Amino acid sequence: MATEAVRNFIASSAWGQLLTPEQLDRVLRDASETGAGPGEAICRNGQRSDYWYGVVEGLVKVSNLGPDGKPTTLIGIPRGGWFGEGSVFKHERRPYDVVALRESRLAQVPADTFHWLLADSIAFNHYLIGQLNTRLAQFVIRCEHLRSYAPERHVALCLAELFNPVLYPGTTMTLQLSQEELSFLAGVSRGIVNRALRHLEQDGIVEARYGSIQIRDLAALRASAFR
DNA sequence: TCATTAAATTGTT
DNA sequence: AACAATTTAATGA
Repeated sequence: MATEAVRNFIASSAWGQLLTPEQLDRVLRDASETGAGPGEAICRNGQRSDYWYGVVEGLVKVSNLGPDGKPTTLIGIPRGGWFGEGSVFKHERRPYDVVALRESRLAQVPADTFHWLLADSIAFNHYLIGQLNTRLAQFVIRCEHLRSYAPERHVALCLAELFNPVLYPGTTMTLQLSQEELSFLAGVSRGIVNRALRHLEQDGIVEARYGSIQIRDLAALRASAFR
């Protein structure tokens, strides 16, 4: 049986609320909690995909090592986000590392339970299609953005992505995120992040604090990524 | 409570 | 990548 924190997290999640009481019961029985400190891996490239993960608290990154051995971050997952469904669905090994950026706690739903939900709940299927479709759109937009906009704009896009209500419903207007962490997520240097935040602050869009970022105008933040 | 120090983060080159 | 400046957290008087 999962911890109470994990049970509450799942029961109040977008997909948990779609389940029948019986379905939810089984999920809560099968789920468990895991944690990772800064820099620690939740799972590694090549490992079997035994769980579907949700971020209860903290922040994790999905990254990979390039041919030169340098890590490249693909996405950051804040509190409230679920990830890893792709490789669980396909019964494949993880095609990436997942590493905690800060102290994090995660809910893990076993692959068997995940597949049972797919077979048993139409609502869950709808939820999952929505999640996959939104994730696809995220990467399409990113691909375009990488080719069409300067690195400084990537910072705004990266911040705005964290407020995608489908993928990350739990994101609050105050992000517990240092400039160095943001530089990993956005795939730009820390200097670029610093400059971007400075400009966003001048426009009244964000407020940069020591170790955190306060969003003042989310709509303007989204727009500023494409100017 | 205040002062000191180490560690983390930021600003700049 | 390297360096200095700044902020925070921890420690002990």
